[in-house]
Amino acid sequence: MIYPDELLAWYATEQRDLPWRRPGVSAWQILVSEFMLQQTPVARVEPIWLEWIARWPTPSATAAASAADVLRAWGKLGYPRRAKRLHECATVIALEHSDAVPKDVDTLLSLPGVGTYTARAVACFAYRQRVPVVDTNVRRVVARAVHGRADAASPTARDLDDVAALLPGDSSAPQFSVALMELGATVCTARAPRCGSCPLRHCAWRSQGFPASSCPPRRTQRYAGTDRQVRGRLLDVLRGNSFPVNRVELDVAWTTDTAQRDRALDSLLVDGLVEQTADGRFALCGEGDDAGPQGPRRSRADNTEGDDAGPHGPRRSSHSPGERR
DNA sequence: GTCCCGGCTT
DNA sequence: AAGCCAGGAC
Repeated sequence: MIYPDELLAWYATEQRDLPWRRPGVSAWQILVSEFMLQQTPVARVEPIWLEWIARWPTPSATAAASAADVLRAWGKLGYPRRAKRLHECATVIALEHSDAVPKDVDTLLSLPGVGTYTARAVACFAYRQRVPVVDTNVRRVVARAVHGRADAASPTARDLDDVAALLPGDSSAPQFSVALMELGATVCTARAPRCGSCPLRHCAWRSQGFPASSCPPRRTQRYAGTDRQVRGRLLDVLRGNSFPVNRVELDVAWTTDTAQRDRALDSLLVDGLVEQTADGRFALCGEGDDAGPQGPRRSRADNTEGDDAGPHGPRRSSHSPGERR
């Protein structure tokens, strides 16, 4: 059992001052923070989020930006498909929801890039609804304090029910949820929990003498040398160029394994993060399009700024990925 | 289940 | 060198 009073009292004094928790932050801005925080630590998100919401404070403002500029602003946060989905999400909200982030969990779930966690996080933190918000931190805290296990099993629908049963019945449910996440992030951490600083009077894991994990150790998720790193290198080249670049400029970004490089480039084309111009060069998807993916494209006659290399209808790559491993 | 990112901590 | 992130789509 986790008693709301002790958790809320702890949170009142120990919470981190995170900008998306401050008063006056809009539902859209909270949604942006949740996209960025998917699998990405708070410290890396904070500066990007601050720049982002100052530049594009609303869904329609985000939708009006080009996909390429969105990818540039995303920088090296990682998982750039999130940036594309956020841009798509902004477009859907602007066009189909009158520029207002939906409040209903099921409607939120229908948005691009919004899954079980993010939908409920927005419903709870932006709209103060009493819905269970379950991320990796919450699952770990519940596994320990409630079930006496060192760490959580794979995510299931049961997790939502577990947390729903813990939520206080009154309007403090959102604070309880954010406090649970905060506890997992700063005290009940995965590797070196600081149990001496834990505000919970009762913890099943502690009561049972901190039994070791029964789960097999997770396979290490490497980064160096993976396709993900190669994709990052290629995108880094394109982020630094306002104009389409020649193939050779991408080739020099990764020379240790040319087949892997080709596979990474192909996957970026498939993901819609990169596009090929009619003359065979490469650019960030939506480069030069400042009206969003659904918006009207500028006609050639209107484009007199001289910074556009020409029409670039998206071209699908034709070579096969060449699976291996 | 697999893939997707990157910087930081330990 | 490896673990660790406020997950989602397939």
